[in-house]
Amino acid sequence: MAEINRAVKGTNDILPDKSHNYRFVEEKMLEIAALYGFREIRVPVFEHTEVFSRNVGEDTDVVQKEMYTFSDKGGRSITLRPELTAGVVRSVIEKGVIAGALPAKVCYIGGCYRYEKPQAGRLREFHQFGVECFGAGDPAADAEIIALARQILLTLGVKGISLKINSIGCEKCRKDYVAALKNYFEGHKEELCDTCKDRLERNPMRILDCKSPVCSKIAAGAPVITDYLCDDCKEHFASVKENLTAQGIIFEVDPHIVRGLDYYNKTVFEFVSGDIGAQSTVCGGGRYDGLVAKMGGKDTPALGFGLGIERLMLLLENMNVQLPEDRKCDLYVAAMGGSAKLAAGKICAEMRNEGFEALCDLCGRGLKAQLKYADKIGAKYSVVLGDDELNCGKVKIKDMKTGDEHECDITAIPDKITDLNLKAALGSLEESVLNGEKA
RNA sequence: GUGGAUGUAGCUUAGUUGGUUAAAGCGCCGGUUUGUGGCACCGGAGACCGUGGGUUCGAGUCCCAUCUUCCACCCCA
Repeated sequence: MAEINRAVKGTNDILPDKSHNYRFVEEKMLEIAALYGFREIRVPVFEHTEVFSRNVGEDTDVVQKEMYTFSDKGGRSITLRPELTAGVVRSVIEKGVIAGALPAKVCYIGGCYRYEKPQAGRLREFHQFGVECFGAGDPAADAEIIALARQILLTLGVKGISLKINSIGCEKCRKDYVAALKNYFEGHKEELCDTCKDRLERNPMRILDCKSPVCSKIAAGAPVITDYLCDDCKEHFASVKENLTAQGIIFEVDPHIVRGLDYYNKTVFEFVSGDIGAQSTVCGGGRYDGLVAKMGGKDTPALGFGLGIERLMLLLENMNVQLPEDRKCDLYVAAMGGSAKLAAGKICAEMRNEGFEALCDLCGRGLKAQLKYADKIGAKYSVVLGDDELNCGKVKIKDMKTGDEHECDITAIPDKITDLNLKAALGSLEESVLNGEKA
């Protein structure tokens, strides 16, 4: 296949046989977020480059080597969003959302773009669901968004995930900690891997989650951030934990989770799973109290999380979680002859007005082939329309699963289908009641 | 950006030490008395063997390059 006809590296097509699964999951997430007061916000896919470079952090990998940046025809430097938080913060400041009632709670679903080398659970275009909460400085807010992320994952049937939390303190206490960390690692400088030698200068906290056995062994003995938190941060973290425990949410404090975006402070957390390859984080987030002020808004505490939709789907697939089936064709109208075809079109139109999915032949096929098609697409009912039916004004509606036929007037097809569906629904209800009694 | 694996019809694969018109299953289309789907049988369409070079009388098979996909590192959702 010529390269021009192929999907761009690291992008994915979601075909009709899968798209309903995504739709189901996305709607579920929005629905659950709404229970916590989060309402959807939609922001552009691209922003001025500085929105990301300044706020995600000049030194981060995301900004340094992963952004899709280009000049538009007006000479502006534009970047496809590598994440959604920065753009959402820009929006809520600019449009005055945070000038209204606080906390302001928004959630989103959208594509993100990062120029990375694709692998399991990592694409160049991927999709995130996320929430952002503005104006809530209380530790209860931290616990609330964690509870929300957890409820989403549990509701969708994800199993075997664990919650890891940490506090990376505020600017003040982090300064002391980084100094202590640097001092500690300096003592082991020669043993560290090459990238970690580099990290020692740029961002010593990153050494903590290096996967090299040597580095992680050294890191195990490193000072932990929680010992360096100022009184305020310490109290905040303790309260977050207290809130989680009060809600029965099990967590593990992992002093090594750090997050790769610069705007985080205090609480950070991740939901991790061993079932999506090396990319174990399904959902990650935390507090970013300084970001709104940094972006020119009024000093406002804030927090949120992002959840990778493709990673979530991978998890669901690997765990064989059954999602609801897509809707099927309610009625296939097979027709023979010109006047029957016209009548078939009319019946379909009536059915659709009643909210049914109704199909008829568009390929000029014979009766047999039409029914074959009806079978392939899983049509629930079919009728055959020919001269006989047109003359007497009656058709037989066939249940494609059982083969049972039910006669009715041509004009009464929608009513008859409604009736049959109702009976079928009652039947399965009775069955489940019976089964319930047995059990 | 670094490393490892991969690439033959829509899908899953076969293709012997390089040798004529590249094979099968599934899927697709059609047929088996122009009035009935699922089963069976029959037939058909569909592949410049990822791409570009090279070696050779001859390359799907060998060599080089390049791209894709997959997996790992880095980093993140």
